Amino acid sequence: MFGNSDKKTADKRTVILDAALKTFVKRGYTETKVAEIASEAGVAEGTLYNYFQNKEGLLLALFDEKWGGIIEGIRGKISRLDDPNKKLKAIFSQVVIMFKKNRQLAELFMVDVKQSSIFLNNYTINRIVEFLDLIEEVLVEGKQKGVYRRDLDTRVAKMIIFGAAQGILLSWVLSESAAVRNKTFKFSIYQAAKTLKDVFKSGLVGEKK
Amino acid sequence: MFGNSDKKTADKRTVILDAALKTFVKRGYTETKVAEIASEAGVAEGTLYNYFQNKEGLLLALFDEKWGGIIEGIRGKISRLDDPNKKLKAIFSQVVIMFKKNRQLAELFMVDVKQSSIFLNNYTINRIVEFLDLIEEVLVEGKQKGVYRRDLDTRVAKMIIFGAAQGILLSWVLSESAAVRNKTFKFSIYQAAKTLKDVFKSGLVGEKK
Amino acid sequence: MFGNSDKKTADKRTVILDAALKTFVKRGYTETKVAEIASEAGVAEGTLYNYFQNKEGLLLALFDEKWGGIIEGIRGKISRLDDPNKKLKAIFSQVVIMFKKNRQLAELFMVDVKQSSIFLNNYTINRIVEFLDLIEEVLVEGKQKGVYRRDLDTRVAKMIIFGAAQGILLSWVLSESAAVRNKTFKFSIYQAAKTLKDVFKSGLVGEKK
Amino acid sequence: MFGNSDKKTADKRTVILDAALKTFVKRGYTETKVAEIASEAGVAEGTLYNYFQNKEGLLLALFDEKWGGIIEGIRGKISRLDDPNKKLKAIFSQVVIMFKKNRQLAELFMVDVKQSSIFLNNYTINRIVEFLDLIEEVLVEGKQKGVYRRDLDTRVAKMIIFGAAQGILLSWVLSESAAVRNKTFKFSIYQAAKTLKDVFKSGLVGEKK
DNA sequence: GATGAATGAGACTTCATTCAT
DNA sequence: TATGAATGAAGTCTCATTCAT
Repeated sequence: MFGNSDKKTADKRTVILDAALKTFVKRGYTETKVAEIASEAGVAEGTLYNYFQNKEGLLLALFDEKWGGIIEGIRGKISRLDDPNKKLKAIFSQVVIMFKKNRQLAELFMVDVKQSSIFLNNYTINRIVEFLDLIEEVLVEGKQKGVYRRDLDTRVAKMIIFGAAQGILLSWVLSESAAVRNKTFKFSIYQAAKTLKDVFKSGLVGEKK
Repeated sequence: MFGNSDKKTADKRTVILDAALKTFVKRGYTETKVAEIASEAGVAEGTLYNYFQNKEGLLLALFDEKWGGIIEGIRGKISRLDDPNKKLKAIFSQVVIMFKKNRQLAELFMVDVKQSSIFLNNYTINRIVEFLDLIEEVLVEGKQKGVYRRDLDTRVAKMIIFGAAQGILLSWVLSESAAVRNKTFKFSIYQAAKTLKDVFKSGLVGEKK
Repeated sequence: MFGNSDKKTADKRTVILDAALKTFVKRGYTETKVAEIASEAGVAEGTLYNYFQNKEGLLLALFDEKWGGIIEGIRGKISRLDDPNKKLKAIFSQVVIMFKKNRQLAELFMVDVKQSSIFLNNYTINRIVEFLDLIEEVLVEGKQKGVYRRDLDTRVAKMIIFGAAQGILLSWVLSESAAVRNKTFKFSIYQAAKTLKDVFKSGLVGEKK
Repeated sequence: MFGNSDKKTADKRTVILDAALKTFVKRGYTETKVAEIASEAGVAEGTLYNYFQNKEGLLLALFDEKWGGIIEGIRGKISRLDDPNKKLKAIFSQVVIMFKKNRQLAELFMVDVKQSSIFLNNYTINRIVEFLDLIEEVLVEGKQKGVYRRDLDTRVAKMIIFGAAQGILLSWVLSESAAVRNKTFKFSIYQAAKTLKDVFKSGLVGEKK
């Protein structure tokens, strides 16, 4: 009704960013042509450059804003919890919920971590490290509270947990990929999450309750 | 003298393939220029096309021959073992040994496996599935032998194990990346493997031994 | 109040023209972006097009109005003089005074006059020819009055004088260019003008006075 | 017959450079499209980049090689002369001969001195300074030998001479420009050179012979 | 008149692949 | 077989100009 103009401007940026996400996921970063993003967003190519520095800027913004948003969300959720196990569960629930809501984001997450020098030196890595730190904080807290075993190497464990989560996501992504449907199975992300929890809970605790 | 010619031809193919591996790993597939591979191999650009159909053919060959070789090796090793836990351990030992020996292969595995759907839908995927099947076979066997819990969802578990292993490898790769050295730690792949084993052993067994 | 609006409109045109001069001089015509001129003038890009047809129109106006004004001023000055030598001196004095007052105009004159055939074939050329004609008129008059030698080719001489003056100006411009300060010298435009006069006076007269 | 291959390669570089000179002169640097140069040279666009870094590299090479060659030629010529007046004459004769032979070079010489930051900070300026130094050397020598007046400011005089020569060249270039043919005159570069000599000889000497 | 977001044609450059030698 | 100069399609990005508000 009012402030419409502000809204519209904000919208266009979002529209472009979403178009970028969609095409990056569909074709991969390198194979995505700027023209395709523009067309997907319904704007002229030049318009992209009014909102982002260049093609790389689009990818960086995606990682920073989308992924950053998830981490913020998780931090909010787990700050209200006490039990490290529940925190860990909350972390993964949040990720799953988020990815359920925006499947493309899940795929972007799978898209290479190293690809080009862009990543290792800049954004992604920092976000990943941020996420890893989040996990490690919980693990350390769990050790202090005696919930996790004393000799747990949290620096390694966080990578295992992170990787396992990635494995689940990869499963999920692949399970719907036409190319592999024959070789794999109908995948329930919720069922998978339960298995993940079971494996780690017992494993991390290390003691029969 | 003439048999020599055959030998030389075979050699040149290997030289080119190794050069491709080296540069793919250093820059990533897309960023690697054919000219760079040729220069690294010490041959002319045109020569590559006598041995491989095109740039993509080089990647295909790498996955097929190098990665395929590792899987064959693993199959050989575990066929002589009975205990599923030992088999699982052997699988990872083999991977670690292989990657220790050929660090670049480890990176290629980390980098390009997740690179993009281009890869996922074509060659790589087949090798990954092959590897995943290997793990699942062991898990299924373990369930049958009563070593692993009855309700273990092997299709999910294999992804968790695979992902966790990837997490470890990523850790290792990153630990030597200058960009993140400050934020991470000196990483021992052997120490990490032990933690991996501990976590999964207790976790997979699910009962206190 | 309403007359004010006219005034303001007139002002804005001047503001834009001055901004154009400033940026054309700073970066050269081609390197100057319309956005830069607008920003320098403190108006929106679109506003420029209310006062000038396009970017080229700005340059045209600059030459016509600024440079044209100088020539008018010179004509006024020399019409009151009799001695061709004094007229010649007056011409250069006027140019030097003008350029002292508006250094940027001097640079625009130096830079864009020789820029490219685009300019040579269009607007600039007319103003240059006008200036050259002014010089030639004086030379012809000087021949008629017996002040300059009979066999002086005024059509060539005017170019020599014009060029020499340009050389002086170039010197002056360069002398303050950081890039060449090491290789050149502290330049006095007044001292230079004296040398110019000496050289030409004796040279043009051709007789020892 | 032999060394043919070397010759051809050298030829292609020259062909491209000449095509660049031709089109730069015809349209000016900025207006010249790489495609046009390639077409003029009869090669593919990509071929240019096998011989030169980029479009700017073409211009730089032109200035460096063509203009540098002229200066070398002049140095060779005047080193064999004693009389400063003859040296000065030789300098201009060389320039005129060179430009007669390659008219486009003359035009390139006229093309802006400042145009883009390329020039002021890099090549052209250095070549110009080199040329100016050549003139000053002669003037200084002339003063020492008593040929030129004691109080001659050689630093200013060289600019006057340089500028005057440029004026002559501009005349020449313009005289054949269709746009101004009506307003100017049929121009003889040789006649012009004589006038230049007359003017400067008497002027520089300052004494009646 | 003023604004400035949107436009889109077109420029430069890269690089996998070819092919004459 | 080996070579590497030549190719040219295709991609990213710029920026003068327009036009709805």
